[in-house]
Amino acid sequence: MAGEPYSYAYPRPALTVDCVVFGLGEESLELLLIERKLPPFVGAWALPGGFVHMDETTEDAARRELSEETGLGEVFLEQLQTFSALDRDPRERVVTVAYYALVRPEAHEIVAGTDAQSARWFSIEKLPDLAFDHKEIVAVALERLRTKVRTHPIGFELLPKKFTLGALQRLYEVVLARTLDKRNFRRAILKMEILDELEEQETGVSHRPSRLYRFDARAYRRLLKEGLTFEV
Amino acid sequence: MAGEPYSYAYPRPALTVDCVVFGLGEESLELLLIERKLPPFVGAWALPGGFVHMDETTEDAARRELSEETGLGEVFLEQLQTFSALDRDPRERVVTVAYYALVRPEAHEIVAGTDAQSARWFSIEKLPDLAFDHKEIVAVALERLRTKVRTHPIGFELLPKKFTLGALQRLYEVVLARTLDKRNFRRAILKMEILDELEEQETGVSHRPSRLYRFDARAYRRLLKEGLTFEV
DNA sequence: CCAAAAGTGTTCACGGTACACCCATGC
DNA sequence: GCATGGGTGTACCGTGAACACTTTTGG
Repeated sequence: MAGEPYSYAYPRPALTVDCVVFGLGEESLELLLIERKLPPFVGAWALPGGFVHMDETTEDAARRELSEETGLGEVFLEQLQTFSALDRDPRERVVTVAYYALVRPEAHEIVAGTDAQSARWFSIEKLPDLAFDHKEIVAVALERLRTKVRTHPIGFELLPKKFTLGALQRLYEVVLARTLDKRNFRRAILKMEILDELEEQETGVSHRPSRLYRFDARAYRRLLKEGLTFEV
Repeated sequence: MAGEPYSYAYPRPALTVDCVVFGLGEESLELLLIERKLPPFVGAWALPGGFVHMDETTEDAARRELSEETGLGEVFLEQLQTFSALDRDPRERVVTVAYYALVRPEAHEIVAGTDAQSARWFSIEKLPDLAFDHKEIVAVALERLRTKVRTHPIGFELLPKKFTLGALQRLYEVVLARTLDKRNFRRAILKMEILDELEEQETGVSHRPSRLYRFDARAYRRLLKEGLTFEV
């Protein structure tokens, strides 16, 4: 008991958070993983995560762990689901609240933190074996992303603030894993009137430069109240 | 410390589950609440729930608490969300995993259990003040039910096994809080071919008796694979 | 015979889908 | 001048929405 000063009348599971961090690669959706430095599963790839402190919500904990282990700051973060299988951690009973995050390319500068030997992006199609039940958590997160991205304007969180319609379309094609018709896609997106059409173009591309757009969250919220349903 | 034999190196939040139990009343959606017998909030209405044991998942805990506090057995149960605000329980740090359940009228015989003075149904429109942050949990559950019921065939869980199309339509009207066109509704539902048309009719009604139907889960799963999307 | 819900088809407008060519830039 | 993605309009079909009357039972 010495050195274990926190006592309770009944046993308590440990409570952790884990983050499924999605980014957008050249040709595929990517996932941010860390290489574990501490037992169990030393050296294995895993989701960034860790214990929930007493003075923070689970969302606070998720953001803190993300920052500590990968250097990521402000990102889109949403609660996914809680996983509580009895044997999901070999040491003891651990319940984890999983979150998923969407990261803009600008924030791709990843820094491995204290609890991680390294941190890097993996294509969603070529993931290594994962520690704990993290493979299952990733599967749930991916399904959630695919359904959510079709009906809520969260895909923009994976793009730079200014983007081309081509980039937006590729985003949806990558996430939904199917091709979309260019003309129909552009018409549908523009009809919603939730994009700011900027007076800027791409530069440095070896083809006709594309106009840049920006997601107009204010317009989206206004249209939401009028019954707009975002649908891709 | 005596009598508090479970010690850990770091403090741990207590972990509970809470259940938002929906039923279908005559004219409205109903919610099952219990009257608390134990502090805090003695005498207040609250969601059924309680502490998660070390040898059960959170879903197990939710089913156990539902059975212990209200007498409910086999019901549709799905994880909703985890709530972890620091002050959500006045005693100490408690994180709760919320579930929502859909209950058939046949199972409406409610029995108040050991931790509850009483248990009864309330119309969703006339809820009493609720203990803890349960009002917020109910709001999230209601929103989830409304979105989920439109795209997944879970509404049947609120009806008897055999039901009329009129009852099914009233269910959707009550849950979605809007009226639906009878002909369009019937056509849309029947076109999916996920209902067994029985050779039975209602009896004892003072109007033309309606044919009875039964949800065909097998047909639904088959059609799911072929790309059917359930939509009301 | 009256009240109450069951049951049944058609029309119209709109939205989704399919589809092909020219344009601007870098190399 | 060639390769690359940007940008644009139309025709068709299927689906969602609106809408009214007859039928069957109990009281």
